[in-house]
Amino acid sequence: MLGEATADWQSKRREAARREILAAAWAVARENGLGALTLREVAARVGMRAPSLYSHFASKHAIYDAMYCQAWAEYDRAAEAAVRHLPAEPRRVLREIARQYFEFATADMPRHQLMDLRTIPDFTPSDESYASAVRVYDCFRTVMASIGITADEDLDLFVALIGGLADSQWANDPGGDRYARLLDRAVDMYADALHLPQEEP
Amino acid sequence: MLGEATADWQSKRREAARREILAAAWAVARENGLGALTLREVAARVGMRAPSLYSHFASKHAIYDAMYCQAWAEYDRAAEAAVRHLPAEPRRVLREIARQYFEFATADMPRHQLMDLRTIPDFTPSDESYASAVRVYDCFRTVMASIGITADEDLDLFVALIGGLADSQWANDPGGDRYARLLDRAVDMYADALHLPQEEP
DNA sequence: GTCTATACACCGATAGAC
DNA sequence: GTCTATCGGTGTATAGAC
Repeated sequence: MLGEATADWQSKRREAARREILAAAWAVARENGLGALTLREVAARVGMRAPSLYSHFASKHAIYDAMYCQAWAEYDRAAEAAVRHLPAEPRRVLREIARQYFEFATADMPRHQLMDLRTIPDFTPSDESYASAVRVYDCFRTVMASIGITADEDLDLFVALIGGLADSQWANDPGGDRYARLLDRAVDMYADALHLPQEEP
Repeated sequence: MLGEATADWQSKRREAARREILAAAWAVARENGLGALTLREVAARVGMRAPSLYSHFASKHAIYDAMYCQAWAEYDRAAEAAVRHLPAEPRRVLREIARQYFEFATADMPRHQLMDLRTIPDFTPSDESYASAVRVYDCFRTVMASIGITADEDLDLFVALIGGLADSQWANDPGGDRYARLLDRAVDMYADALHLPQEEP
């Protein structure tokens, strides 16, 4: 029916507008910092006035929330792709996960702030957006289980270890590789503590 | 001379006013969050109007800077005290440093945000305030050297490991002990990797 | 539904009177 | 030093044009 086709076209327009606004928001965040994002600036980049954004997002926090969701979905896609080409040896698996997480976290400062730090005052991801972060964690847990690591404490320790390296990289040597160079050592240290078998030569 | 005595009294008054303002700022930060600190709120708590704060601090960032300096000085005092009662065994020394840092970092959320995270947009500590953070790090390096750990990479790894646990505690289990319970395990893992001698029984 | 214009309450910061 | 008054900025709510 014509009515349905029109509704579909309109919903596509809406979706496109939302995407355009989010893209502008990411651009502003990368140029001026995540916290310096203003609705007027975002609106100007998509040829709108600030109040017009409210027909697409309920508030500024809703924009942050959509960005949060988008970022984790992006990581989910990258992680899922990596899972399909996992190496056989446990230590190589750990190295691959660590490298992937570290590279993703250190590639984009505002994205990392939004995903992993709590840097926006009063911002908490909605349950729906948080779910996309949980999905990634479930994927991580599955991979870890495949090499025999299932205890919550062991998973927590690994995440804290690699996350600590990523945070330190941003805090103490942004753009450098001072902590990136410690990644493999950290993984081996962790693998030794869990008595994972040594790699085949 | 009378002039000198008056000048001294006035400078003491100024110092007291600054301390009072900073105390109010910490109180506001703890109640409403570090990022939600406003000059009007701080001023109201010390019986002033917002513009009057500018005769004591050059800007809002200057207040953050003084708070940053104060926080690191506070940690410096605690660390210096701990250094004078260090245990003999290397692994116990590591545990003591880790415990002290972790407890300090997880005891006060806005303080931790200010000291260790970069959560205030555009805030960078002044050289003078950063120096009090460096002083703490030098103390840390001295203690680590006393148990034979001197390589920069080893120090970086330790800081990232314990810092990662503290950040995870705030991010994933604020007020709980999910990561605090991993502290000793993490230290042992690190000590094993550096081939520190096992503890005497 | 989508966008604009306008308005409001708040912010940090400044100028000038006292 | 501390005040009042004010400036340009912010996020956000709403009325109304199309």
